[in-house]
Amino acid sequence: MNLYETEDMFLPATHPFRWSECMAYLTRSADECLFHIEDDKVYRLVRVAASSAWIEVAGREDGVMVRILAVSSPIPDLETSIAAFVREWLDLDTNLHPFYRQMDGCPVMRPLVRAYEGLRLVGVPDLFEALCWAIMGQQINLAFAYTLKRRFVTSFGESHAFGGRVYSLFPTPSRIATLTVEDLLALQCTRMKSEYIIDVAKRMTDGTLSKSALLGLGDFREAERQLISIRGIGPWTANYVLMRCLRDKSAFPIADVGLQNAVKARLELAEKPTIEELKSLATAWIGWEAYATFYLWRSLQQTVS
DNA sequence: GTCCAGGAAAAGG
DNA sequence: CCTTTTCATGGA
Repeated sequence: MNLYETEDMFLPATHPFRWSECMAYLTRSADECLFHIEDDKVYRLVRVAASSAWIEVAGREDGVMVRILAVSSPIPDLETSIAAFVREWLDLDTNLHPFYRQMDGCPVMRPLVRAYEGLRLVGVPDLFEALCWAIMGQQINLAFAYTLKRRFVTSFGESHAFGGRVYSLFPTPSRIATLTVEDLLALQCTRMKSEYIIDVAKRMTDGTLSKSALLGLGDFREAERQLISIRGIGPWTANYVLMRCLRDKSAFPIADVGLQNAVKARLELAEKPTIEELKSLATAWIGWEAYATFYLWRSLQQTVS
């Protein structure tokens, strides 16, 4: 491990950008194990090629400041790779103005885009992580999902101490592909989820499934079809992954209970909206369903500030 | 003890 | 092909 001496990198975001809103999402679980927050800055370990880098991300008025704290082994173009990772993770490059203009015509979304102006759709750039997180989260409450993820990461992911903290990387597909169902049952994953996760790991290890191939299709609906063809990945999981990893702005996990509860609260309904009601409502969101969903999730949190 | 949770597969009609 | 049931476990 080598300490890294360099100037901070400023990564500008398109206007409007609000760090406090991104932080509201990043701090939503105290059980998060892949990064930690201290003094309003985010710290995490990032895999870059065969190496990994410890980074610090701090908010600015119009973007973020990234500092590389250390690197496990020297690698070329480290700054470029880290900058690309952070830009993608925090979605710094999306122009939100068309989204906000369009939501102005939707009574449900209009108050939200005003309240959370500058909030970015925080992503999960690693496809394996996005798939595992979505599969683990199927039909269980979010608190337990975070518990499962933490057990998974601490059991099978790399961890490195740095500056008095433990930093973890999400497990690799090749590591998980060697596991048995019983290994994951021990974490309290269900048998079916354990099978799904190991199968996904095998597909990613043998190259049958990859982020670059899905993106290379150039058609998110075809990517959705291919994802759904995999056992354990239904419409919700496919759209969740399209939304948070592949950056499909039209991805729409319509079966999401959080989404449904958010709409119920916004419209003060007695019951959760039906799928048909949601489809009708979402005609106002066409092209921006993923961002609309993310803002609705945000509305389920208590507004800090 | 009950109900529900950021669903999906399998069975049933 | 569409609808209903089963699976499964912690959290509130």
